[in-house]
Amino acid sequence: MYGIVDCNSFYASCERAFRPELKGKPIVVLSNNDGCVIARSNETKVFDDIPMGAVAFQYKQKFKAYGIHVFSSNYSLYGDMSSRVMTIIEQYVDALEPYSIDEAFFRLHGKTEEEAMLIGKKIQKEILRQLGLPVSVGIAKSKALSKIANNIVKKFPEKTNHVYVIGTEEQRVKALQWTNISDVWGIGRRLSKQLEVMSIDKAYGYTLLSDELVRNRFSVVGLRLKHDLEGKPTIAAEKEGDKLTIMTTRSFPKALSDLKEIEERVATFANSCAEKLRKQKSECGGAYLFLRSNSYGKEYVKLSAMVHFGFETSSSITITKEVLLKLRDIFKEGYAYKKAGVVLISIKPANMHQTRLFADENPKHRLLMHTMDEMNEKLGKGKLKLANQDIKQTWKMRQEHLSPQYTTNINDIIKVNCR
DNA sequence: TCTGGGGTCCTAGGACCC
DNA sequence: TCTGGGGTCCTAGGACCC
Repeated sequence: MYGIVDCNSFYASCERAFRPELKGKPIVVLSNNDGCVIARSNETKVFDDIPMGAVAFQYKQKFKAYGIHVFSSNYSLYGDMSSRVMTIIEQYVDALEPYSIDEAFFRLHGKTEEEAMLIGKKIQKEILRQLGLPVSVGIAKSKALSKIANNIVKKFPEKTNHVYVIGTEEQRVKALQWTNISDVWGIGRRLSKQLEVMSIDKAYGYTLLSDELVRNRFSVVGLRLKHDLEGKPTIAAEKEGDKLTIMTTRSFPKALSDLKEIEERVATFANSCAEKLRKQKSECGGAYLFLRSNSYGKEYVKLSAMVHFGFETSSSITITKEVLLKLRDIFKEGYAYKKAGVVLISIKPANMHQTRLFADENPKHRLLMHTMDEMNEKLGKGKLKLANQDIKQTWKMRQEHLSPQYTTNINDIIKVNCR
């Protein structure tokens, strides 16, 4: 059987785990730069005029009026809590596949529905007890069905007691008849529109289409989904391992027009990508760079370019240099740029480095990067930088409501007052 | 002043090979 | 009337996910 554990309102729940007085209170968590709402506690969802993606500055009054507690996103906290969740689940299952920061699929071998239900309950209870995080568990014969079981839990938390198993054929059909087509995992906005035109509005209707039609209109992806929903597990576990692309992109708190300033940002993004690349012991053969103006403004420009290095490297120096050369190449004066990003491509394991006859990475860089990474590991992130980065660290994200790093920074550790 | 960030997979079409 | 057949590899773009 397949199962999925999904943390309820994950970011909001992480904040609340360390602020028990916020139990039952509405919470929102904002994106980088305090831009827009990316997580809402159930108490916030009750006010249905605060949608996901609500632009924070436009909703300021409403937050206040409703007594909503606002948090900037605190990724070191969420990341750490996430790995604790994974560690707990791992103890009760045969295989674990982390799917996102707040979700993981798992497998159970040779268990009856009743046994699976008990394991689900155990996982749910332990995560709540050890971490103070509420989760929903869905279990079924395939990944897509376990997602649907999970949706049922989210909709009926009390009735299901946070865990639901789609076991029998009868339960499967009932669940699919209940599920809106747009709520099916893998059916996004485009596809649900197409299906609605075909008057298919429930998941069940989708499974009644012929394989041939599904294959022709929605490709093998759509067909796999259909089989999965039929209870024939077809959607495989995602291959775990190295990332195929690595990116760092940011919006700027204020738009930038000056090339020098943008160069500094892009150099920092390239360097951050290179650090992630070395962390997974890989090399890349090129990079994609983009720069764009405010997409909400009148004059929208997007500049982008691909760089091929001609050899594989993980050196921050080389990657940054190549990306900056390209930036100067494509840069256009006279625009206010709001966002930029660097994406590393052609990623390969470093231990399979292909030497080149005419061009190759300077071998000295490897040792230098290794030393840099080790020092940054010991002394703290960003202690050692390239000179083309912002040495004095003048760039600050807007984070006006940031909570402490309770679990990852000793200075932020929670204080307990004993009377 | 103010609008997030990071991924995967598939397909069509072009360029190339013999 | 009318120009072979069978492939591979790469990339851009589109769909999806959280």
